[in-house]
Amino acid sequence: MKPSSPTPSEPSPFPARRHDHDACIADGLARAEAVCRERGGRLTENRRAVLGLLLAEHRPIGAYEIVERFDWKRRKPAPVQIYRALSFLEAAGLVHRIASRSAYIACSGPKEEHGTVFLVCRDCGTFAEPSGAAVGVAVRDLAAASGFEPHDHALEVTGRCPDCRPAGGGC
Amino acid sequence: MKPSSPTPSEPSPFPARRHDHDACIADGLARAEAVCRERGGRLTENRRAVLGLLLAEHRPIGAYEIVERFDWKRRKPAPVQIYRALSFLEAAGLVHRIASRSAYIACSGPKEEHGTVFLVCRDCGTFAEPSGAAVGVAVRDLAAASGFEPHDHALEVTGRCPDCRPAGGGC
DNA sequence: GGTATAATGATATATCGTTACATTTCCTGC
DNA sequence: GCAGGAAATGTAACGATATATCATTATACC
Repeated sequence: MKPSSPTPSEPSPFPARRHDHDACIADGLARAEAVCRERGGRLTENRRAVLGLLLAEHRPIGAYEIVERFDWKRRKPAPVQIYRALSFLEAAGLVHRIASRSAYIACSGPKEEHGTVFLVCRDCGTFAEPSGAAVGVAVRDLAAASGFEPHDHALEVTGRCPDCRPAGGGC
Repeated sequence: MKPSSPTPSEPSPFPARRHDHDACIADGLARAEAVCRERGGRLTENRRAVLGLLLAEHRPIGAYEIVERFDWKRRKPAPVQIYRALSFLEAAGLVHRIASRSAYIACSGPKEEHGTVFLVCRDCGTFAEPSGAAVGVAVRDLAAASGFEPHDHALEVTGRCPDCRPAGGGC
């Protein structure tokens, strides 16, 4: 679906259009297991299911969207169940909340390998977490200049992903 | 807003602990008038009152908090009134929405003089909009590297302001 | 097994934001 | 002044997002 470049070289942090999705879900779950072992939490059935749903997307989805898709024990869970799972997963660094959209997304890699920068395509909703050390440095510098002690930050950039840019054809 | 204690021991910090608050509100309103003249909108009584409330704070406050404080014609406005005013003011660049808190704050200066970076103290809620060109540059570089066309961004940093840092004593 | 802790189940409610449509206010051109 | 149209407001209801509370169940640890 990339008319301009048939070359498979994709340097972008956006998920490849075609990739081994099952493997990518399995990887995410395996990583979650590891994180839980390390941090002491339990990756229960509930949490695993929520994470699985998020891993099956490559874009932020809302908590109530998770509720709708969540066919657990043949019935719909209460929102609070989902929020509890999300809180746990977020605390473990496995899920991010995209405040500008009130939505959630599975973290795309180990915590060390990415910054807290999110690129969200306004057209197709595709999402990327580029590794942005420069932004982190800039934030620290800026904070230091005002005597502020940064604790956490989230940079949410909306725009258009390579596929949705005019030159790249439709989405 | 802050109880100005008789002890002047607090180091003068962040946005500004003591300042001519009335003047700062008046300035904000005057700037709003100017912006409206330029852009064509009208700074109606409703909008002026909302902006005034926001200018009277130096921290983000929620829309429903505005509703509560809003004694307009001796009664409480409907939420939609507040949201309409906020939309207008935000479009005019006079107010920012802090997505991570679902709250709003009056813009601290002319649009040209600051970036889209927000520092929010997790302890006292004090807020700053430092002028951070470096962050903007870093964002553009990062986006360009992945072929992303950035449209808008908001960087929200939580942490502790100079007054609330351990060295600076309590908040 | 017994007990403390973690997690879930269920219900209710708080908080945030929008839709829809009628009415009023204000500007503009006569 | 005053008709006509655009902008803004009034009012009610609703939709979307998130949390509080308390009882119950599962798990880990001794």
